[in-house]
Amino acid sequence: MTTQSETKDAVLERFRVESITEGALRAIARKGSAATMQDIAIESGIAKGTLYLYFKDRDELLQRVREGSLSQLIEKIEAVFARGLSFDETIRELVFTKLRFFEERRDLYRVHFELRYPHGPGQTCDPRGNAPPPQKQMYIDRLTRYFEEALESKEEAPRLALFLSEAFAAVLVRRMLESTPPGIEQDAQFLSDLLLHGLSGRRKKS
Amino acid sequence: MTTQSETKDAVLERFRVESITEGALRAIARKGSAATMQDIAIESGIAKGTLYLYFKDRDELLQRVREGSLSQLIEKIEAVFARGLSFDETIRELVFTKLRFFEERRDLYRVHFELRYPHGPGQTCDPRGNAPPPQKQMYIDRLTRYFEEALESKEEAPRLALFLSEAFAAVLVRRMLESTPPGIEQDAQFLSDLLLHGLSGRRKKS
DNA sequence: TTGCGGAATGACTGGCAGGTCATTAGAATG
DNA sequence: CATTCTAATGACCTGCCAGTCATTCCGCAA
Repeated sequence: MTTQSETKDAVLERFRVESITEGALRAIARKGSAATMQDIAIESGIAKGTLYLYFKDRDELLQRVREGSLSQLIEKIEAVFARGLSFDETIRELVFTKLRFFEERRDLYRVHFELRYPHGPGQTCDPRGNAPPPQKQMYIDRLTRYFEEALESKEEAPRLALFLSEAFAAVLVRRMLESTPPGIEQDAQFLSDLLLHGLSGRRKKS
Repeated sequence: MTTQSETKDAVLERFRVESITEGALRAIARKGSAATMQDIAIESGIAKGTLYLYFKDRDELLQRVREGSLSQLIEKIEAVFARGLSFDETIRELVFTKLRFFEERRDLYRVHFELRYPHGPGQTCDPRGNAPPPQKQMYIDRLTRYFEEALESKEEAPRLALFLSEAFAAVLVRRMLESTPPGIEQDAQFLSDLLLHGLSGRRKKS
């Protein structure tokens, strides 16, 4: 029957796509953005050519991986916003959530970091008038919107969002490098305090 | 005479090395870390093969460019520390200095950004026991030392330094992307306030 | 002017990785 | 069981780029 087999095909297709992106995730977690199509194929347990049955090219595949990994984070972030906490509490929860998320899924962190500037880190200041990278934009946008609502100055919101997100990435990098990082509670506390109250409070009394 | 000619050779050599690194700077400013040896050669006005008379390989050349571009910034940063200002003033001056530096030398910014994680962004969480990337370490180290002296908790200093530096990078990226960024004074003010006093102060009074 | 020695050159090589496509395997159908 | 049809395969093609080296060029000394 046509409709049935179409459904089955769709399911199979989705399964394939999913197992490929998972393979890619593993490959990237292992080799970074230098992971080749061959690497991804091996990690997915299929042949290289097969990749091209499901993805137009390497870019499309990586784009997909990026979106997939980010969407999981965005879901959790959204849940924090939905709780309707106070501003300070929201920030604290955001920090804690993000930290915990990447603690549980280090592989995703690597992806997050690696694919931050997908066109090769170079194309950030785009000489040709290309569109800005669509990746991760969603996440930053969400933060931006929140800040626009919560803070005085709308103009500063995008900067703040970026600031928050990148500063955060920095600390995550740090954690990844440390053999025995502090507990996430400690780091979360530290970061939240820093974000909310700044350096001044941490100065020596002297 | 031997000593004289040695000196002359040394001068010539230094001149060559310098003009190559300048060429490389231009090439990277234009094409990012994807700049090829050919690009660099052309931009330096010499042949590709000649590059290898002065540098062992591409890595060594890029390493050199990195060091060179950073050392200029570090000099200015050091000057700020040397002024013996109060903590808050120091932070403000650091921010302003760095912002102004990259405003004047956008090409250097591109290099700074591109070469942040030289081994390919991937090698950050180093699976084999390699040494941590030597690049830029100096700059972060300098900040770390300052924080160790100025703040309560020594353990937090490295995180703070990274935090500061990366958050900063984020805002720089933002500036690069904007067609009409705010004046550096505004951005500097904004960033300094944020760093010193945190988000709390910027919240709507509501 | 001639000849020498080292610096500069750029055609060439090797290897690598993205992408293609003729071939194959194996599931579905009759 | 034979046939067909399509998903999967991986050998192959292509272009790219780091790095090499036989050749050329040039300044200088005799």
